[in-house]
Amino acid sequence: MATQTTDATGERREDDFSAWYIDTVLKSQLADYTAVRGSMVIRPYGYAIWERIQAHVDKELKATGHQNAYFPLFIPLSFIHKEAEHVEGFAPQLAVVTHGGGEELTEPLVVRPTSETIIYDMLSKWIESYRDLPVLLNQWANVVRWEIRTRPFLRTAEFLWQEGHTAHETFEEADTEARLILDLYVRFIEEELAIPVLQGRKTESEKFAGALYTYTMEALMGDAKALQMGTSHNLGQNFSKAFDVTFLDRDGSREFPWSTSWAVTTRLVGAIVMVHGDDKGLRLPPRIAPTQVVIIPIWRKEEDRDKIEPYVAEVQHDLLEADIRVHVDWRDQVTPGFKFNDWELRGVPLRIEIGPRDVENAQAVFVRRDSREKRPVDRESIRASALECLDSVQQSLFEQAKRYREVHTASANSWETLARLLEDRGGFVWVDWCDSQPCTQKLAAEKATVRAIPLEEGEAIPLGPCICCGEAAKFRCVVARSY
RNA sequence: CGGGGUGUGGCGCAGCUUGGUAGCGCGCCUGCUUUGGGAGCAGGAGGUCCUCGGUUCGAAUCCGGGCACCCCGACCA
Repeated sequence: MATQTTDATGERREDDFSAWYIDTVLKSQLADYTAVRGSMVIRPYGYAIWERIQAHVDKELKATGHQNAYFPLFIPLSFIHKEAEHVEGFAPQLAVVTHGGGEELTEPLVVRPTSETIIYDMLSKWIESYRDLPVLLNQWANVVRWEIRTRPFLRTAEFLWQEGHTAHETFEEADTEARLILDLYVRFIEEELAIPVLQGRKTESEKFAGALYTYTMEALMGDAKALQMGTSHNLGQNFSKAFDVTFLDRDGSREFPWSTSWAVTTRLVGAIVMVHGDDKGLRLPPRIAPTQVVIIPIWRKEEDRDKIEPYVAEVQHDLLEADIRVHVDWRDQVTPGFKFNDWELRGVPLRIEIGPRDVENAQAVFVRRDSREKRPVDRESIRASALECLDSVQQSLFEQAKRYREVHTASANSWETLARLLEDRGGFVWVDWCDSQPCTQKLAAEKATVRAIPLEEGEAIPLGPCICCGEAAKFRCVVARSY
């Protein structure tokens, strides 16, 4: 095995969250910096988490009728210019290829920042009649955005994602699709990643460049800053018009299809770290953890080892039969104590210690990662207890995150209160909002933005005046400082 | 793009003020003893001190120019 530093994180989460985050990501070997500025390697342990995210989302998307495809990395620069808002949104972040094979290209190619344009160019060839609709596509890909300020997983020049692109006959169908995906994401993030999210709509200034409107999911990180966990857009007819995608309707009229796009990214891995991690390192939700149970065999002499080995094998087998992802750490060049810390750093939800004493007493010692609570378990109930424990850790992480969010959610009805909340405590703050340009700017001066207009309650409840200007509010929404 | 910081064995750093044999901790290799919360002892390997130029008998150290990376702020999944 290569040289590895497996110290517990040197930084304390409370003292410097940002330093703690980077330290934790590096030391737990989720990712590492490379020679290329703003880019990172996703190391095997981090990639294993991403693969589990992929597996789950991919399965859900297929179950709802979506098909995977793959579109090119290179997009003609002129494509980006076809949709006005889209160019404006992405132009500053583009990486552009000007040379190939030693020759200057006649038209520069952009490295995709997202694939709407190249996909719509193809859909214009593929869609002719209403019988060709809906088109339900997804692709797993890398994208590049030349970010200035980067941070592992949260914002890197290149990142991995899934991007869905669909086309429909009507506005309603497109909206239903966008909502369906939002719902799919929310369930996945809450149930698998144990991260509670707030769902809602983005304001004009926060929506995707080129969308009619954007649905979002916002979560609160361990430092009370918000993070956008994924988005689902109703693109209206903006891209079909820009790329001249049309279909013959049932009544013979020529129409532009209504489309959606939606994505979740490797950022989710960063969110898991920032929501659940503690001073000892990661705490992975069992459903997403690459390794759910690590068995640490403990022995002194060779004869001890001979004695525990068959016992450990039986326990391992027992857990494997219950579809538990289990790893046995037989390394003999490090001590058990080292392994305890090592696996805690990596966030494995449950550790089972088995030594000669346990073999003699027909038991094993369980230590759960979330609370680090330690208890002996009888041999015959190991499997059931392990399953139960994993469930309990999953629950408990979700509950903790939810409680944290509750404590860090408030409402404000004066600008002073809002400013103080943002400055002192962070978190989500509910306000009544007019969404005018000047008020948005004033909010930006407080380093905050409107994160979401919650779907139902946001517009239904009686509104007071805008917290900023005192004019009539348009909706009630959640503002926060964010990543 | 503004502000700050750093560049010295794999990693983390000291040395620089006041030029003169390149050092410490961790990790790595070998051996013995160890192993229920980050093992001990002994021996060993490993460095064009970011780069280019200048000053000097002599530069990691002083001077000048580059470059790179990291962190903090406005844009972004």
